Amino acid sequence: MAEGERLAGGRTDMCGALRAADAGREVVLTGWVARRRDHGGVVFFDLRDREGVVQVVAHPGEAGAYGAAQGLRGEFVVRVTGPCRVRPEGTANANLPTGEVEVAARRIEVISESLTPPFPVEDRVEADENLRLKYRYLDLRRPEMTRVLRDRHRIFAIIRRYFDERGFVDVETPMLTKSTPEGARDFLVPSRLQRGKVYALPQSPQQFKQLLMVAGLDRYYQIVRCFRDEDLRADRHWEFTQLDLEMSFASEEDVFEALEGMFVRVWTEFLGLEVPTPFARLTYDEVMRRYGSDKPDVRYGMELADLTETFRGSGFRAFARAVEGGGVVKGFAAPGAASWSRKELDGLVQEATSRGAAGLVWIGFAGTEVHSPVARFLADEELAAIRAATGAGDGDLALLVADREDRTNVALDGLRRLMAARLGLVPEGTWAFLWVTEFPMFEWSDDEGKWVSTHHPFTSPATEDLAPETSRARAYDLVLNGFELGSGSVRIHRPELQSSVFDLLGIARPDAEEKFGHLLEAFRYGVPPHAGFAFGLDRVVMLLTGRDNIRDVIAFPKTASGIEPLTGAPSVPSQEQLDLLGIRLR
RNA sequence: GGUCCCGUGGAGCAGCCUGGCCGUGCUCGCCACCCUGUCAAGGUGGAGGUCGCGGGUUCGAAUCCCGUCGGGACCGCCA
Repeated sequence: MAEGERLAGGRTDMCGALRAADAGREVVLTGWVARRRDHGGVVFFDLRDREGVVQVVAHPGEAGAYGAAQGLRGEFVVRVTGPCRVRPEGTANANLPTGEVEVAARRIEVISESLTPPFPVEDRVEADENLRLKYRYLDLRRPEMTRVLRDRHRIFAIIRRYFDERGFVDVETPMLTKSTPEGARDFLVPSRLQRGKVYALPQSPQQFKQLLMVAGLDRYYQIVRCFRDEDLRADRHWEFTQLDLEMSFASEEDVFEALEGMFVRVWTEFLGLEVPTPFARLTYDEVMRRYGSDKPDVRYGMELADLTETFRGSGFRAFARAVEGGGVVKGFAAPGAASWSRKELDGLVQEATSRGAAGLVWIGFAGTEVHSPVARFLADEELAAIRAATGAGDGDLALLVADREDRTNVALDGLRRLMAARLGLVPEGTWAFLWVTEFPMFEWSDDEGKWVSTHHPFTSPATEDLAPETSRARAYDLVLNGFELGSGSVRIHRPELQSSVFDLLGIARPDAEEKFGHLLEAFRYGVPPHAGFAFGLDRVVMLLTGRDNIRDVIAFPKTASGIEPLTGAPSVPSQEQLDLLGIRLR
């Protein structure tokens, strides 16, 4: 038997699982040395495995174990043999789940040694993220990171059980698939056998799941990796894991019911919390009006007020001009912020302009006093209207933006989130699920100079008359605490309607044939009406585990610039690889 | 493509605004020794840094300026 095998075997318990009930048993433990406390005469160390830590004590009476314990260093992998016993009176550690017991080492074998780690393998020290990613295996050894990965697994398991019980069939779809013109940038994979052609990694299995409906699978789900080559963010990653589902002979209501049931199950089993159903629903128009965002955080107030009419023809020219130019004036009141310093207020202006707004007007109300750089331009009735519309009371700060509607909303949404966080208005432990419905069918793309799908081109319109400016889609988003979890829609299942939508999107018939012909053709062979949804599981895990960064819930993530510090990916390809693919770099 | 923040022994920070007394300080780790009930053990001593890199200003730069690299947050982008 090889030495490694001999040493690896024989474990009787997990370190973190030992309890008072195990006292008196002879145990064999394996794990990593977390901390060593050498008292000269007696040596303690904490032995860590994925379940937690337990204290090992080495007494001089056990000469072999004692000697070995003195030579141990952090992150050594060891096997410890000895009795588990209740700790002496007064030495229990209430801070540890295993704190009532310890293992009196009779034998300590070093299985492998460790260099001094580049950062402490402990929860309380958060090392530089680049360093953590380079030594991700050490970072993941930290208990809180191990816990995140195991929580992620538990959440996925609950979801799989749920959909299995509900008759959904898990079907895998291709990773090497076809690039489509709509949507995000594709990751491309050059083909060796089909030289000069490329596959695309899926942005979502959208068309395949619709084809599975045509195939008669009826209810499909998949936990699937998807790829989008767009800039990364704290809550966005190139490769992410999506819960994808599709249901035949189903409408919005069936999808809502299935998903609400799933979230109730996850929240109940993972958090032990009741989530009331049905979830709140607001239309797209309403959330944009009240929150300036299609993913509003509805856990707190500070709703936006529309003051456009107040400032039409106003003596305050900056606002009047914005209204004349077709823009809007909107704002909200931040409670208790009237006393903020000039520096803090200037910071808010900076926040607004960095989000593209022309500017930000702040007005502090303190008794009869009005503090604002533009106070002298504002008529009394305008100030009164601002107070009435925003609900700004004594000590509150009104924040107003006048600009094109989209920029105004973006700026105010950002400020609203910022103020809520700074003013401590975000309630902890509250879960505000919200369906946002009746999205516009199309939106104008300045870049492309044409109408594009708000959701995706397979989304069914609410009515058959397709007017790009006014058509609504049978599309819906699910929002949780201001994060977009995912979106879905009732799909078009009639080829003629699908063709009309392609026409409106400016996708020429031959293009549509080339890009989506397979789907249109499939729809000629008996297609059931169907609807579906997809949401980002990384984001759900992030929220459920209380992390504020998506990289923390992904085992081996990339940095914001797309580098994976552990392996160093991406790398320069060899000439041989390029030749095989028929690619020349420039 | 844009805006902002960060880069100082192995880790986390302070020092920078207002240049010199600064390779100076704090916490941890590391090494050696002491210590028989600690648990972020304690004590004594020690090692360890071209202040990300390049250029400039200056008598003098961790500190000011320009550039660059790396990391992060955000805007754009993300059907």
